[in-house]
Amino acid sequence: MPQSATNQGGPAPAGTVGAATAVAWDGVADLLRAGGLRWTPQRRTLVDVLKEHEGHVTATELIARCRELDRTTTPSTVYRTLDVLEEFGLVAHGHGPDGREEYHVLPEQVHGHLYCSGCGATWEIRPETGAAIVDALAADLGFSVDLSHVTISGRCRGCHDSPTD
Amino acid sequence: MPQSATNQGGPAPAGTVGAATAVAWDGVADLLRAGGLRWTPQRRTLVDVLKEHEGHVTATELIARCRELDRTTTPSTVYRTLDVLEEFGLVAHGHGPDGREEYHVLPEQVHGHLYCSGCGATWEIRPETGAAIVDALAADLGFSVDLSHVTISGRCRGCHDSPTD
DNA sequence: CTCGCTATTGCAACTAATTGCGCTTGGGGC
DNA sequence: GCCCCAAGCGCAATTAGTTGCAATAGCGAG
Repeated sequence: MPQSATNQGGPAPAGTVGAATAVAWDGVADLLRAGGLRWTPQRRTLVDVLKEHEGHVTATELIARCRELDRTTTPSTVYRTLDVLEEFGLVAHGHGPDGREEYHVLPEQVHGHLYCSGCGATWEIRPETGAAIVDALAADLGFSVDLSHVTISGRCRGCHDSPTD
Repeated sequence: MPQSATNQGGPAPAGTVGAATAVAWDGVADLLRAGGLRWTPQRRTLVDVLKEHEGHVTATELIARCRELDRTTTPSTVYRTLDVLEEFGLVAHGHGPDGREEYHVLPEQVHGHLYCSGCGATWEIRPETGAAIVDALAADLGFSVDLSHVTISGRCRGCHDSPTD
């Protein structure tokens, strides 16, 4: 399997992340406290890591980075904190092509993902295309899709006819 | 979470399974041998289990059932056999909404799946609808989708406005 | 019927993710 | 500035799935 490049600058450009992003994270501490939750060093570490990881990350990667910043980090804490952050809409989780947990940091708009089994890259599905999918399924049997949780696999244009699989 | 009903008879009827199905399994032994592979008691057990499980099953369920028939069944063997059967197109694997392995027995036509986070039921995506999705993504960036590997979650018509989540 | 090659098996170790539980501690109240 | 107590933490055990490796056993050849 090739390196899992995260091809956001490609055919389907991801939402622009930048200044606005930092602001969102600044408020986390207060956001949590407002909900009766607490701001702990461990959560601070995870948020620090998330700040530098715009886009998509696997839970395992997050845990590894946290460990670099704080040697005492425990997996269970990271997973639990991610759950909390998800409730606040700061991250969204989905499952990669191999079924492993994958987190989308600061999902500015709901979007699905494409995974190329040829080169291992992932793309975001453009909103318009996503809408087409949602519409198709709504028409089919009144199903309202939760796009954020979707990862569709296949082969990108480049790998279309390569025999890598 | 409710029982995960497999709602094949619903809005999106699954392909009819029956007589033709049995035939497909009858040839497995020869099919394998023709490919230089072997027909072992363990594989026989798994195939026996698959015979009684038209539709969708999780890997765990298959392993459990194999254990009932043959107490000595090992998980690794089941997974490996499943891989082999997949290469012959006799089963197809995907990932359920929670990322767990899920196998589709004798997929007569490629199809994706819908999972309702409200009632836990799953539906198959109708071929026409699936085609619409494939087309949309092909148009987007020349991506050729592997529908069989897709599970999209959301809420079905019935659960549309229930607050179960 | 026996032999040998190699596909397969079973074990054991390992990764990813999840959960129950007792101890710790953030942070509002006094 | 000190107390309290539920939120949260770390640990350890559990489930699902995967992999390396040595021993086993299909099955075609002779």
